[in-house]
Amino acid sequence: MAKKKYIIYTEDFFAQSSFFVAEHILGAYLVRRNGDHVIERMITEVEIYDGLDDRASHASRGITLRNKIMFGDPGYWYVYLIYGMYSMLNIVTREAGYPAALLIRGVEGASGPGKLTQLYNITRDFNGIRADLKCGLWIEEKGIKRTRYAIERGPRIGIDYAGEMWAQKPYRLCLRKRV
DNA sequence: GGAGTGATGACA
DNA sequence: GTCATCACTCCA
Repeated sequence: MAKKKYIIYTEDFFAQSSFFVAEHILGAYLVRRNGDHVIERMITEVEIYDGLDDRASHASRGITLRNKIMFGDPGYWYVYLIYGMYSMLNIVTREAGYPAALLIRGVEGASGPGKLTQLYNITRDFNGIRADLKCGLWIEEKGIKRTRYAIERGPRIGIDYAGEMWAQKPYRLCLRKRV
């Protein structure tokens, strides 16, 4: 019996449109390997931050020391601290020079980006690191039956400051089990 | 509804 | 250098 092949997503995949990538990593697995300790859970919620025009994105005010990772190569982790307490985990999308990233907000059994990074023990040490086996944190497609799920879209969370137009855009995607 | 928490970016 | 702000979570 042939061994099932899983795909580890890398640069070429993440270089595509943020919306395409977002739809595909829903249902894929966020995998953390730290020595013998492995945690892998299905990604269930992401938000899209795409381009200089997106007023909700850190990139909207141009490149800075913090957000420069978003302007860099796709398939790298962008991790920053918010409210002095919580690390936010993002994966960079689109080609270098175009600022875009997906905020990974939830996996199975952990809702909320702050709780997710606590569960996975993800700190800013991952900022600017390539998502691959070597760093111990990556995204893997395991071939779940996507027909069992539906993607729900809604406005992003906590970005009312961005103005009505951007705050209302349906850039938050959730994976829901079909009933 | 409101506090905790500290890095970041804007401005001087 | 100062200062307001923040892609959150928990407790009331």
